[in-house]
Amino acid sequence: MGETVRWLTPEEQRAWRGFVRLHERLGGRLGRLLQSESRVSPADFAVLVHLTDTPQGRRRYQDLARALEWEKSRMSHHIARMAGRGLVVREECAEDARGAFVVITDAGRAAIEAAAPRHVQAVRDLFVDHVTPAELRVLAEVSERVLAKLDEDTV
Amino acid sequence: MGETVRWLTPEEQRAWRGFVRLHERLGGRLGRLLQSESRVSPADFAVLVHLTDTPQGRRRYQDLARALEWEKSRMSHHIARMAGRGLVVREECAEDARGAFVVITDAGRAAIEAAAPRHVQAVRDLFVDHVTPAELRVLAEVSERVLAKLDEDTV
DNA sequence: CGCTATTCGGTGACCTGTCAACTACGTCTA
DNA sequence: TAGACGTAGTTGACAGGTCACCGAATAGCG
Repeated sequence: MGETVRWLTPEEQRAWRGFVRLHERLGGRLGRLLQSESRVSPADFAVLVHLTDTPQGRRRYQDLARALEWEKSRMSHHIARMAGRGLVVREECAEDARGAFVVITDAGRAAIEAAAPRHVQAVRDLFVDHVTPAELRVLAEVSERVLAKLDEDTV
Repeated sequence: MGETVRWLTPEEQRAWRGFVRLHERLGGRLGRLLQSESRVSPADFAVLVHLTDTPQGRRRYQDLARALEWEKSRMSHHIARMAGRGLVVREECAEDARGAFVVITDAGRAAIEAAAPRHVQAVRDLFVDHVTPAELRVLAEVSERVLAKLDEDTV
C-alpha cells in the first residue's frame, strides 16, 4: 500500500470539526435542558414522540427500533427503564407470541406534553433561529446526500 | 405564560433532523471503523491528537479538558483507562502540586500513527468527498455562528 | 410433517459518561 | 498569617450503550 492519504485541507477541517463540535455541544445542551426541565432524557423523548405518532400510542419493539435506528438490545434495556419510571408499559402481542408492544401511559403523555414545547423552543433559540433558510436547505441537502451514501455502502 | 410555541416548519425539521441523524450515523460508523481497525476509540483518538500537537507530547489535564470540551471527571476516568492500556502515563506537576500532566507513550504514538490515515480516509470517503466546497463553507459558517451563540448565553 | 432459518426480544458482562461530593493545594485579603 | 474562597484532579454511584449470546416462536422448504 502506498500510504498515500489525502489529509483534510484547512477548509475541510474547519467544516468537519465545526460540524462535530456543534452537534456535541448542542446535543449536550438540549439534553440537559430536557432533563432538568422535564425529567425526560433525549432518548426518552424520542421514544415518546414516536409512540404519540400512532393513534393507539403503541408500537412493536422492532418497529420502534427501526424508526429510531436503535439496536434491539438498546430498545429492550431502555424500555425496561422507562417502564420502571412509569412512562410506558410493555404488552404481549397476540398475533406473534415472540413479539411485544410498547405502550405509552398517561404519565408518558403528560411527560411529553410538558417537554415538547420547551424542547422545540430550545431548538429554535439555540439553533434554527440563527440559521438562514438557504443555509437550512444546504444542511438538509447535505445530510440527505451523505446519509444516502452511508446506507448504500453498508448494505 | 401564553404557551405560544412556534413549532418547526417542515424545512426546519428537515434540516434539524437531518443534521442530528447525520451526526449519529456518521459518528457511529467512524467510531466502529476506528475501533475495529486500530483498537482505539474516538475518544482515545481525540486525546492522542491533542497530545501530539505539543512538542513534548504532554499536557495538563485541565488544559486537555478545555481543548476537548470534556468535563474534568470524564478526563480523569478516561485517562485512567488509557493509562491502563499503556497509551499514556500520568505525571505529577512540579510547579503546581495539585495538577498533573498526561504524557503520550511510545505505544500511544504508534497507535495514533496507525489510526490517523485510516480515520482521515474514512472521513473523506464517508463525508467530505460528498460535499461541495461551497457547502463546506456554509457548514463551517453555521457551526461557528451557532457555537458562538452557545458560548454567549451560557456564560 | 419435520428440520432448519430466521426473527423477536431479553440478559449479563462490560465500557463510557455524568453528577455530586471530596481531598488537597493555592491565592487573596483582612 | 489565618481564614475564606477558588482550582486541580479523584472517586463512587449510577444511567446509558454495545456486544455476544440465549431461548422461544415462526416461516419455509424438502
